[in-house]
Amino acid sequence: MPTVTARVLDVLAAFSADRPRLTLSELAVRAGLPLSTAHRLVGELTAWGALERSDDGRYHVGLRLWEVGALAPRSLGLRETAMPFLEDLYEVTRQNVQLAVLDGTEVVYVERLSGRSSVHVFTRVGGRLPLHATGVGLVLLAHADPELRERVLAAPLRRYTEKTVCDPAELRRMLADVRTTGVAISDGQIELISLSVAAPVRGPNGDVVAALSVVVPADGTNPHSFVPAVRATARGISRALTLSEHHFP
Amino acid sequence: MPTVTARVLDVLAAFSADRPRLTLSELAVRAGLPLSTAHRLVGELTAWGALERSDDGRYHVGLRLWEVGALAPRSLGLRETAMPFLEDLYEVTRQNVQLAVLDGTEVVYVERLSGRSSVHVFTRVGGRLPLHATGVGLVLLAHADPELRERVLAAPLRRYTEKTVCDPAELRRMLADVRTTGVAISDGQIELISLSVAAPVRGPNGDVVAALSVVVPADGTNPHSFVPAVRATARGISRALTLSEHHFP
DNA sequence: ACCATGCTTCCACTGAACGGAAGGATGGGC
DNA sequence: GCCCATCCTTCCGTTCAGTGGAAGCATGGT
Repeated sequence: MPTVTARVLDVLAAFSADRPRLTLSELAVRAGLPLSTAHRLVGELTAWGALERSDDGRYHVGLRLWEVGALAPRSLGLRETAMPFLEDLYEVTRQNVQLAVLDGTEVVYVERLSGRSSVHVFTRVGGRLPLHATGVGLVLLAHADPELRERVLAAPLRRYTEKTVCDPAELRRMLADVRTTGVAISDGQIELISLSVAAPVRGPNGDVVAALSVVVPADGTNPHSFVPAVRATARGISRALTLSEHHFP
Repeated sequence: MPTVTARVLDVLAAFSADRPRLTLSELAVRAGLPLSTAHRLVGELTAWGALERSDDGRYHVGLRLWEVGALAPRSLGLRETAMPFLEDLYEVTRQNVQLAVLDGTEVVYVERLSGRSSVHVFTRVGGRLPLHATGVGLVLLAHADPELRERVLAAPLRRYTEKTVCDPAELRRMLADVRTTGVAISDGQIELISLSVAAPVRGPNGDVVAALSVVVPADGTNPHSFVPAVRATARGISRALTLSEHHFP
């Protein structure tokens, strides 16, 4: 049942972080469409500004589409309220500061502040990572719907480094810890060179709607020294969200 | 000639910054579609994740669409490279720091850092403003294709405050100034309470690909004192862009 | 000169999209 | 409780927009 809408969206979904610029033929293959059909769709999308074509003939996602995407409440509303707090946290730590939300069974990074002296991390605004291997993921998983939690723990968990925790029982213990302490510390579970300290951000009704983290180099820095600042920032954002008129789904 | 693609995009375009959450009927009206058609399209978009539906039945832009939008090179590539420099600039000034690009005859804001002590401005990431009334706009206009410049100056220019410069001749003079000094200072032209200091960001081939600005309160602060920092930041980003492997259209 | 690769245009067929209309669901006024 | 208003959902026969194979064009490598 190939509806036109689905095809249009498949074309958009053909772009990815590692291949953000595609030729028409690549696009057609990735979207699973005949060349002539892809040609027409892409033409319409380009005319509207959803895609743009550069001099070399490759297509990439256009600014108009980015603009529409920027209206997503979980991005726009959250960012706007959180930014001053993230800024403060960055100024105190001078490390990568990240804000992420839960979507499906993954973490989606919504904002990241990084300075020249921060560790280079491979997360990216708009990027996804699994829940079990990141600080923000552990926080979101710890406060998620139990049904989702079980589903995630039941599935096979990808190992990124020798330190990645893939054992459901141990993860369960860690999640309980996160709930009692209010912070998660993920040490080298995604990249050995970095560790992250994360805390939950709550919406007006008390649900956890996001998580923030500071990523610090794993060079002997004591992660616990960051806990108070991270926790305070998360509380600050939660309070600001409660006062703001923005709503979250 | 209502192609399906156009309809899908019209549905997406129905959302705006002041109305980011719409009911089905509102959407149908705004997109100019019969209710039943809107119903089907919105259903397909929601199934894919381009739209999301909240408990109150309203629709809003979904995270999946935001993710795809985040792949736009002018957003992603630019942001990634510029962030550390913007961060530095924020730390020095503690004011709103903005990064914007040119699209059509308008400025589009790509990133904004704001702290608790910054002036509250009404620009917004993903938002648009005209070229003649903002600092970044003047910079982008000054270095734009002459054909575009003439077109903008020929069109009627909206007045936002008593200080907005709407006279083509005077604007032309200001733009020449911007080209020689390398910075633009827009004083109260969009809001009386704030002024901005802007400078051009250049891509690998020397073209101006973006502009950055610092927005400061118009309370007697001397804008000229910000010029060196803004200029240095813009230069830093330009240099970093030249070294990076990202390309810009 | 030839072929390979990738893009663009054309056009006859067809089945997916269309939208009017009817049927639910909810809620609020009286 | 009843009615009416508003908004959402489903249905289905008609039709016309979307489809995609094929042929033509542009480039550039050998």
